[in-house]
Amino acid sequence: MIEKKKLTLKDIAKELGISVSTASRALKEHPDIAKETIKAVKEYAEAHHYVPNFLAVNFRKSRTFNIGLIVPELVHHFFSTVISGAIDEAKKYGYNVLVSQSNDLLKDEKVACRTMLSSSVDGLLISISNETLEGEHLQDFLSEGKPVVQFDKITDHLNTPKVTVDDFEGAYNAVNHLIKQGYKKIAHIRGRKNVKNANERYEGYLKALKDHHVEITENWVKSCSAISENEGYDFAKEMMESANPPDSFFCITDLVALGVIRYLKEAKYEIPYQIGVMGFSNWKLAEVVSPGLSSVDQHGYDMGIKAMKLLIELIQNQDCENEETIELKTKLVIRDSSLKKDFIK
Amino acid sequence: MIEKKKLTLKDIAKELGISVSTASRALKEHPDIAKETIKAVKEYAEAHHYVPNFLAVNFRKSRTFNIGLIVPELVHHFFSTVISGAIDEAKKYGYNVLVSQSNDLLKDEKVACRTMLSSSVDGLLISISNETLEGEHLQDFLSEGKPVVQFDKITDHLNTPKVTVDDFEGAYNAVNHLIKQGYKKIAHIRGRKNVKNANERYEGYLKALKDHHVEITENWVKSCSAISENEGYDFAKEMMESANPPDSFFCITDLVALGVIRYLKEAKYEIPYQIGVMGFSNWKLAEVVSPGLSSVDQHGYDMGIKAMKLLIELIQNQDCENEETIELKTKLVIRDSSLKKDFIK
DNA sequence: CTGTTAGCGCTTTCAG
DNA sequence: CTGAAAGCGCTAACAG
Repeated sequence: MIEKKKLTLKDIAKELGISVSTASRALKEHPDIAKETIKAVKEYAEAHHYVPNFLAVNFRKSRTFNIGLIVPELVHHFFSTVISGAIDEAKKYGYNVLVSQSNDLLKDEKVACRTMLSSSVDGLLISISNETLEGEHLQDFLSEGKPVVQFDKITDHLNTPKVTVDDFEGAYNAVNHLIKQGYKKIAHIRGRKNVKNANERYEGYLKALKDHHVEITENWVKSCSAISENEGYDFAKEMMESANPPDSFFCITDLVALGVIRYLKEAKYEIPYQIGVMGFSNWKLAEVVSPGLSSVDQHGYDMGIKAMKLLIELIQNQDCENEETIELKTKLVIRDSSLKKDFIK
Repeated sequence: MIEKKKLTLKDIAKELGISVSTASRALKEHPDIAKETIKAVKEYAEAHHYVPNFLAVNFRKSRTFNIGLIVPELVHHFFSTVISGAIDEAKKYGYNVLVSQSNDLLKDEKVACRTMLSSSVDGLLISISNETLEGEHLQDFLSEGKPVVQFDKITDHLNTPKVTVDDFEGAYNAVNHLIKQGYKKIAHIRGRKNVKNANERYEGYLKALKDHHVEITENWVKSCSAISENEGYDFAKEMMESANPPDSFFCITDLVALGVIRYLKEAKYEIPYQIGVMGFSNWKLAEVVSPGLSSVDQHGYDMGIKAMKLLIELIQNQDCENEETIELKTKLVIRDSSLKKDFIK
């Protein structure tokens, strides 16, 4: 292998008979330096393909232009959308993004944080795992002067800016729509009780029922732990086989809704005529499943952009004690699975 | 903000009355160092939460423990699966992964390469864009002594190891299955002519037709440029409305197959009875669409693991001139969309 | 077994 | 306008 020795500032300086510091300044067009010197240095550098050694520069300035990004799961439509937005935004400012996943495990999240701190990112974007409560491991970033921005799945125990979606309102609107469509026994398959946005969605669900004086029953609320398709299937089966089955399902996520639909189809229920189904997150699959699944769009790409932008601002202002919070609005996307009224017509 | 001054080796050395180099060596349990010295240093370091400055270490050793990973698209079931595998594997060896996307644009791919080279990754994993032909920009990595491993979408113009799936065989088996199911007029919606795996799949398709003496018509082969759902829809419409319509579609990708299915449903064709459909890649959506879409699984997670492992080996052996190639076998996943025979029974 | 020394490539005072 | 010199934190050859 041909190991080309890289050209350094020293080489340029020697060649042009100037000092290293002059060469360094010339490259940045420092106002102190004579126009001709600048020109000479730049031309030489150009001609010989000088590339600064960023390892040295970063070491000197103790920053890396790398940003860490941790999500619970990578193979996940919503999160990959957020990542995509975050990366595109980072690119604009010359930052690279280090991506990692926690698999919703606190253990893995800690490991990811540690290797990221080691390899010295300038800041962290994180959507925490289901198991994360306090987030002391995130505190380490702050104590090292590296800002953290939380998004989507967040904890309030940590004093950082947050970018979320208005889960409460999203859920409220979704359930509201079900009520307007004529459903009267609305079940909710929710997420874990220790996860903030699961609670927000649950509250939105409750509020909508209360506002419209619709029946509320504990038996119609079930908690997922894994948020899986199978849980949707199982809970749907359990509830539909009970003495007082619901006539519609509002699900914490499209995947769960998919399980519900699978059960309902197997059991020969007609969707949306007999039973309505509503998801959350508006994944690709909501479009392609049959019947089309109504859902709540979370604007993942936008969230990625906003969160990254916020983080980069913090990094550039050396600001770690910011509490700014951005809450994006959701958008209700109506498809066939919840259109009882229109179906009847 | 409390800017805690970080503890350095120098501090430890001064405090313990030894030299910096001794401290450094003690921390690594160098055999030359006395047991007691090692113990003393380690204890002090532990007690005062010494964390090496990796920026300095990396600068010194000119390596970063970061690996670059570029894919055409991030929000893409197959690629996110590969990324997931690659990241999980990298973690095992203490490497971080810098992720970027090219949007299938040569321009973006070059930019991604440049910022990655700057921020000094130790190596690169890449699936090239549709527009990439020669890949001179990738050559830059090699000349800097940084290994490159290509995966899935590759170019043979570059002398690097490659990890791919046996596209030819995958396509052959898929078409073979269609023939066995009794389809006789098999259309193929293919990818761009300059993209290697699109060509491989096309060749597999042709070979299967030839081996079984099945009709071959140019009119039944159409080339996508964007590989979009709409192209699937449009080509299906075009072919089905032609004088001699096919009785089945083998599509370059599940997304395209989805477009075909959408058209067929709209036009009231019965799948798979009248028309069979076969995708490629086995995305999540293949399971959930109705009817279930038969497809060819590419083992993305495995590909990510294998490619990353290979790359890390090259990095650790300082080896840039390796031509090793791994070709994974595909797996045919049969669902309803292609089961004409079973449907008839 | 341990310390001295030099140096990685670059930035940045401080002097001229 | 430019140069000399110090130093970022760590490693490693060399010399005891």
